Amino acid sequence: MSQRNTAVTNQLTPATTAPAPDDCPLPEVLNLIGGKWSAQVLVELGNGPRRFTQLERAITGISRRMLTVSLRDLERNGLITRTVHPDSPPRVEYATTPLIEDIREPLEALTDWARLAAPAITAARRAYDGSADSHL
Amino acid sequence: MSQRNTAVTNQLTPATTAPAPDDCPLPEVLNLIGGKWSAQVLVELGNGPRRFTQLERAITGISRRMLTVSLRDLERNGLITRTVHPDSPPRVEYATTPLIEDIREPLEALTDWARLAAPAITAARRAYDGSADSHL
DNA sequence: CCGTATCCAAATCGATACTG
DNA sequence: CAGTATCGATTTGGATACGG
Repeated sequence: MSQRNTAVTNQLTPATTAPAPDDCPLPEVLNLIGGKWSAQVLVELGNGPRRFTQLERAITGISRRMLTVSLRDLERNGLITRTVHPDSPPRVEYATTPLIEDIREPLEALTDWARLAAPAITAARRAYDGSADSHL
Repeated sequence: MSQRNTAVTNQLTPATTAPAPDDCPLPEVLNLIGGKWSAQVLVELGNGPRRFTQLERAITGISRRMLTVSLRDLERNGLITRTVHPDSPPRVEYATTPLIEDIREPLEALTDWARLAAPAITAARRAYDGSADSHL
Protein backbone atom coordinates (compact mmCIF):
# COMPACT_ATOMS: atom_id res chain seq x y z
CA MET A 1 0.00 0.00 0.00
CA SER A 2 2.32 2.68 1.10
CA GLN A 3 4.63 2.06 -1.71
CA ARG A 4 6.89 4.99 -2.31
CA ASN A 5 7.98 5.20 -5.82
CA THR A 6 11.58 4.58 -5.37
CA ALA A 7 12.02 3.99 -8.82
CA VAL A 8 13.59 3.39 -11.74
CA THR A 9 11.66 4.51 -14.64
CA ASN A 10 8.19 5.35 -13.69
CA GLN A 11 7.11 8.01 -16.07
CA LEU A 12 3.73 8.63 -14.58
CA THR A 13 4.84 9.98 -11.29
CA PRO A 14 4.87 13.73 -11.03
CA ALA A 15 8.11 15.36 -11.80
CA THR A 16 9.61 16.20 -8.50
CA THR A 17 10.22 19.86 -8.59
CA ALA A 18 13.80 20.45 -7.77
CA PRO A 19 14.66 21.54 -4.26
CA ALA A 20 17.28 23.96 -5.48
CA PRO A 21 18.75 26.03 -2.66
CA ASP A 22 18.72 28.86 -5.10
CA ASP A 23 18.08 32.38 -4.00
CA CYS A 24 16.02 33.45 -7.00
CA PRO A 25 12.41 32.34 -6.63
CA LEU A 26 11.34 33.25 -10.15
CA PRO A 27 12.72 30.13 -11.80
CA GLU A 28 11.01 28.14 -9.07
CA VAL A 29 7.63 29.57 -9.96
CA LEU A 30 8.23 28.90 -13.60
CA ASN A 31 9.08 25.35 -12.71
CA LEU A 32 5.71 24.95 -11.07
CA ILE A 33 3.74 25.91 -14.12
CA GLY A 34 6.37 25.81 -16.81
CA GLY A 35 5.47 22.44 -18.21
CA LYS A 36 3.92 22.22 -21.60
CA TRP A 37 0.37 21.85 -20.30
CA SER A 38 0.25 22.95 -16.68
CA ALA A 39 -0.56 26.54 -17.48
CA GLN A 40 -3.45 25.57 -19.70
CA VAL A 41 -4.81 23.24 -17.07
CA LEU A 42 -4.66 26.06 -14.56
CA VAL A 43 -6.38 28.45 -16.90
CA GLU A 44 -9.15 25.99 -17.61
CA LEU A 45 -9.63 25.25 -13.94
CA GLY A 46 -9.77 28.97 -13.39
CA ASN A 47 -13.17 28.83 -15.03
CA GLY A 48 -14.40 26.53 -12.32
CA PRO A 49 -14.09 22.92 -11.20
CA ARG A 50 -13.70 20.43 -14.01
CA ARG A 51 -13.76 16.70 -14.45
CA PHE A 52 -11.02 14.73 -16.11
CA THR A 53 -12.67 14.31 -19.46
CA GLN A 54 -13.86 17.86 -19.47
CA LEU A 55 -10.28 18.98 -19.21
CA GLU A 56 -9.26 16.49 -21.81
CA ARG A 57 -11.76 17.89 -24.25
CA ALA A 58 -11.07 21.50 -23.36
CA ILE A 59 -7.34 21.32 -23.86
CA THR A 60 -6.81 20.46 -27.45
CA GLY A 61 -3.94 18.18 -28.22
CA ILE A 62 -3.29 16.93 -24.73
CA SER A 63 -3.02 13.21 -24.19
CA ARG A 64 -4.47 11.26 -21.28
CA ARG A 65 -1.02 10.68 -19.94
CA MET A 66 0.11 14.28 -20.04
CA LEU A 67 -3.11 15.42 -18.47
CA THR A 68 -2.62 12.97 -15.63
CA VAL A 69 0.98 13.97 -15.15
CA SER A 70 0.15 17.67 -15.12
CA LEU A 71 -2.73 17.20 -12.71
CA ARG A 72 -0.64 15.12 -10.34
CA ASP A 73 2.13 17.65 -10.42
CA LEU A 74 -0.19 20.57 -9.74
CA GLU A 75 -1.88 18.62 -7.00
CA ARG A 76 1.40 17.72 -5.40
CA ASN A 77 2.39 21.35 -5.25
CA GLY A 78 -0.91 22.28 -3.66
CA LEU A 79 -2.15 24.35 -6.57
CA ILE A 80 -5.18 22.21 -7.29
CA THR A 81 -7.30 19.68 -5.43
CA ARG A 82 -8.54 16.31 -6.60
CA THR A 83 -11.88 15.08 -5.32
CA VAL A 84 -13.21 11.61 -5.94
CA HIS A 85 -16.96 11.23 -5.76
CA PRO A 86 -18.08 7.67 -5.03
CA ASP A 87 -20.50 7.42 -7.93
CA SER A 88 -21.20 4.40 -10.01
CA PRO A 89 -19.46 5.82 -13.02
CA PRO A 90 -16.35 7.18 -11.38
CA ARG A 91 -16.37 10.92 -11.01
CA VAL A 92 -13.34 13.00 -10.16
CA GLU A 93 -13.31 16.74 -9.92
CA TYR A 94 -10.36 19.06 -10.01
CA ALA A 95 -10.40 22.58 -8.68
CA THR A 96 -7.97 25.34 -7.92
CA THR A 97 -6.89 26.05 -4.37
CA PRO A 98 -6.78 29.47 -2.72
CA LEU A 99 -3.01 29.28 -3.14
CA ILE A 100 -3.20 30.32 -6.75
CA GLU A 101 -5.71 33.06 -6.27
CA ASP A 102 -2.87 35.44 -5.65
CA ILE A 103 -1.14 34.76 -8.92
CA ARG A 104 -4.23 34.89 -11.09
CA GLU A 105 -3.70 38.56 -11.73
CA PRO A 106 0.02 38.47 -12.52
CA LEU A 107 -0.67 35.50 -14.77
CA GLU A 108 -3.38 37.37 -16.58
CA ALA A 109 -1.08 40.35 -16.92
CA LEU A 110 1.45 38.06 -18.52
CA THR A 111 -1.20 36.76 -20.86
CA ASP A 112 -2.22 40.27 -21.86
CA TRP A 113 1.38 41.13 -22.47
CA ALA A 114 1.77 38.05 -24.64
CA ARG A 115 -1.05 39.16 -26.87
CA LEU A 116 0.32 42.65 -27.10
CA ALA A 117 3.94 41.70 -27.65
CA ALA A 118 3.31 38.85 -30.06
CA PRO A 119 3.80 40.90 -33.24
CA ALA A 120 6.99 42.47 -31.96
CA ILE A 121 8.36 39.10 -31.00
CA THR A 122 7.53 37.62 -34.36
CA ALA A 123 9.20 40.56 -36.04
CA ALA A 124 12.27 40.19 -33.85
CA ARG A 125 12.53 36.54 -34.72
CA ARG A 126 12.29 37.20 -38.41
CA ALA A 127 14.88 39.92 -38.19
CA TYR A 128 17.20 37.64 -36.26
CA ASP A 129 16.71 34.63 -38.48
CA GLY A 130 16.99 36.71 -41.59
CA SER A 131 20.18 38.53 -40.73
CA ALA A 132 23.22 36.94 -42.31
CA ASP A 133 25.64 36.78 -39.44
CA SER A 134 23.32 35.51 -36.79
CA HIS A 135 25.20 32.32 -36.43
CA LEU A 136 26.11 29.22 -38.32
CA MET B 1 -0.13 32.01 -33.81
CA SER B 2 -2.62 32.41 -31.22
CA GLN B 3 -4.98 35.12 -30.83
CA ARG B 4 -8.40 34.93 -29.50
CA ASN B 5 -8.99 33.44 -26.21
CA THR B 6 -12.33 34.83 -25.41
CA ALA B 7 -14.43 33.79 -22.54
CA VAL B 8 -12.17 33.23 -19.70
CA THR B 9 -14.80 33.29 -17.04
CA ASN B 10 -17.80 31.82 -18.70
CA GLN B 11 -19.14 28.83 -16.85
CA LEU B 12 -22.50 28.98 -18.44
CA THR B 13 -21.54 27.81 -21.82
CA PRO B 14 -23.74 24.86 -22.70
CA ALA B 15 -22.12 21.66 -23.74
CA THR B 16 -23.78 22.05 -27.07
CA THR B 17 -21.78 25.05 -28.10
CA ALA B 18 -18.54 24.75 -29.94
CA PRO B 19 -15.55 23.74 -27.79
CA ALA B 20 -13.75 27.02 -28.46
CA PRO B 21 -10.24 26.59 -29.84
CA ASP B 22 -8.08 27.22 -26.84
CA ASP B 23 -5.17 29.12 -28.17
CA CYS B 24 -3.91 30.32 -24.88
CA PRO B 25 -0.98 32.75 -25.04
CA LEU B 26 0.14 31.98 -21.53
CA PRO B 27 2.09 28.87 -22.48
CA GLU B 28 3.71 30.93 -25.21
CA VAL B 29 5.02 33.44 -22.69
CA LEU B 30 6.26 30.71 -20.46
CA ASN B 31 8.06 29.26 -23.41
CA LEU B 32 9.93 32.50 -23.88
CA ILE B 33 11.35 32.56 -20.41
CA GLY B 34 10.65 29.05 -19.23
CA GLY B 35 14.10 27.70 -19.83
CA LYS B 36 16.22 26.77 -16.91
CA TRP B 37 18.28 29.96 -16.98
CA SER B 38 16.43 32.56 -19.05
CA ALA B 39 14.54 34.01 -16.13
CA GLN B 40 17.69 34.47 -14.08
CA VAL B 41 19.42 36.11 -16.99
CA LEU B 42 16.52 38.52 -17.33
CA VAL B 43 16.50 39.25 -13.64
CA GLU B 44 20.22 39.98 -13.64
CA LEU B 45 19.95 42.17 -16.72
CA GLY B 46 17.13 43.98 -14.98
CA ASN B 47 19.79 45.48 -12.75
CA GLY B 48 21.43 47.07 -15.74
CA PRO B 49 23.56 46.13 -18.75
CA ARG B 50 26.01 43.32 -18.14
CA ARG B 51 28.90 41.72 -19.93
CA PHE B 52 29.16 38.03 -20.67
CA THR B 53 31.51 37.14 -17.86
CA GLN B 54 29.62 39.31 -15.43
CA LEU B 55 26.53 37.26 -16.10
CA GLU B 56 28.53 34.08 -15.88
CA ARG B 57 29.75 35.00 -12.45
CA ALA B 58 26.42 36.35 -11.25
CA ILE B 59 24.42 33.29 -12.17
CA THR B 60 25.76 30.48 -10.08
CA GLY B 61 25.96 27.12 -11.73
CA ILE B 62 25.44 28.21 -15.31
CA SER B 63 27.85 26.94 -17.93
CA ARG B 64 29.28 28.95 -20.79
CA ARG B 65 27.19 27.03 -23.24
CA MET B 66 23.90 27.47 -21.45
CA LEU B 67 24.56 31.15 -20.96
CA THR B 68 25.21 31.55 -24.65
CA VAL B 69 22.13 29.56 -25.56
CA SER B 70 19.92 31.55 -23.21
CA LEU B 71 21.28 34.86 -24.41
CA ARG B 72 20.83 33.94 -28.05
CA ASP B 73 17.30 32.82 -27.39
CA LEU B 74 16.36 35.97 -25.53
CA GLU B 75 18.00 38.07 -28.21
CA ARG B 76 16.19 36.25 -30.97
CA ASN B 77 12.86 36.96 -29.32
CA GLY B 78 13.71 40.62 -28.97
CA LEU B 79 13.82 40.61 -25.19
CA ILE B 80 17.46 41.64 -24.91
CA THR B 81 20.06 43.31 -27.09
CA ARG B 82 23.64 42.32 -27.74
CA THR B 83 26.20 45.03 -28.37
CA VAL B 84 29.74 44.35 -29.45
CA HIS B 85 32.27 47.03 -28.63
CA PRO B 86 35.35 46.90 -30.87
CA ASP B 87 37.87 46.93 -28.08
CA SER B 88 41.16 45.13 -27.99
CA PRO B 89 39.95 42.63 -25.45
CA PRO B 90 36.54 41.82 -26.92
CA ARG B 91 33.71 43.43 -25.03
CA VAL B 92 30.06 42.49 -25.41
CA GLU B 93 27.24 44.01 -23.49
CA TYR B 94 23.76 42.68 -23.01
CA ALA B 95 20.78 44.77 -22.01
CA THR B 96 17.04 44.46 -21.78
CA THR B 97 14.79 45.98 -24.42
CA PRO B 98 11.68 48.10 -23.80
CA LEU B 99 9.66 45.02 -24.76
CA ILE B 100 10.11 43.47 -21.35
CA GLU B 101 9.46 46.61 -19.40
CA ASP B 102 5.78 45.76 -19.44
CA ILE B 103 6.19 42.37 -17.86
CA ARG B 104 8.59 43.47 -15.20
CA GLU B 105 5.81 44.08 -12.75
CA PRO B 106 3.87 40.86 -13.30
CA LEU B 107 7.17 39.01 -13.07
CA GLU B 108 7.97 40.67 -9.79
CA ALA B 109 4.49 39.88 -8.55
CA LEU B 110 5.14 36.27 -9.40
CA THR B 111 8.42 36.42 -7.55
CA ASP B 112 6.77 37.90 -4.48
CA TRP B 113 4.13 35.23 -4.62
CA ALA B 114 6.81 32.58 -4.83
CA ARG B 115 8.39 33.81 -1.64
CA LEU B 116 5.06 33.93 0.11
CA ALA B 117 3.77 30.61 -1.11
CA ALA B 118 6.99 28.67 -0.71
CA PRO B 119 6.20 27.27 2.75
CA ALA B 120 2.71 26.21 1.70
CA ILE B 121 4.07 24.51 -1.38
CA THR B 122 6.70 22.68 0.58
CA ALA B 123 4.06 21.56 3.03
CA ALA B 124 1.79 20.41 0.22
CA ARG B 125 4.59 18.40 -1.28
CA ARG B 126 5.41 16.72 1.98
CA ALA B 127 1.77 15.93 2.59
CA TYR B 128 1.44 14.49 -0.88
CA ASP B 129 4.63 12.49 -0.78
CA GLY B 130 3.99 11.32 2.73
CA SER B 131 0.44 10.12 2.30
CA ALA B 132 0.34 6.41 1.68
CA ASP B 133 -2.62 6.26 -0.61
CA SER B 134 -1.67 9.05 -2.90
CA HIS B 135 -1.28 6.67 -5.75
CA LEU B 136 0.27 3.42 -6.84
C1' DC C 1 37.19 37.85 -23.28
C1' DC C 2 33.59 35.70 -25.65
C1' DG C 3 32.23 32.49 -27.42
C1' DT C 4 31.55 27.34 -30.69
C1' DA C 5 31.79 22.29 -31.40
C1' DT C 6 31.01 17.80 -29.84
C1' DC C 7 29.36 14.36 -27.34
C1' DC C 8 26.54 12.45 -23.89
C1' DA C 9 23.05 12.09 -20.02
C1' DA C 10 18.65 13.19 -18.43
C1' DA C 11 14.24 15.05 -18.62
C1' DT C 12 10.01 15.52 -21.35
C1' DC C 13 6.54 14.33 -24.56
C1' DG C 14 3.47 11.39 -27.47
C1' DA C 15 1.19 7.14 -29.13
C1' DT C 16 -0.64 3.08 -27.92
C1' DA C 17 -2.58 -0.48 -25.20
C1' DC C 18 -4.66 -2.06 -21.00
C1' DT C 19 -7.61 -1.66 -16.37
C1' DG C 20 -11.10 -1.09 -12.26
C1' DC D 1 -15.09 7.52 -16.58
C1' DA D 2 -10.62 8.03 -15.08
C1' DG D 3 -6.90 6.59 -15.08
C1' DT D 4 -1.75 3.18 -15.62
C1' DA D 5 2.06 0.78 -18.07
C1' DT D 6 5.42 0.77 -21.58
C1' DC D 7 8.14 2.28 -25.11
C1' DG D 8 10.37 5.26 -28.25
C1' DA D 9 11.18 9.83 -30.08
C1' DT D 10 12.36 14.40 -29.21
C1' DT D 11 14.12 18.11 -26.51
C1' DT D 12 17.03 19.93 -23.15
C1' DG D 13 20.97 20.42 -20.20
C1' DG D 14 25.88 19.64 -18.75
C1' DA D 15 31.06 18.69 -19.40
C1' DT D 16 34.60 19.46 -21.57
C1' DA D 17 37.79 21.06 -25.32
C1' DC D 18 38.92 24.27 -28.86
C1' DG D 19 39.04 28.99 -31.48
C1' DG D 20 38.99 34.16 -32.89
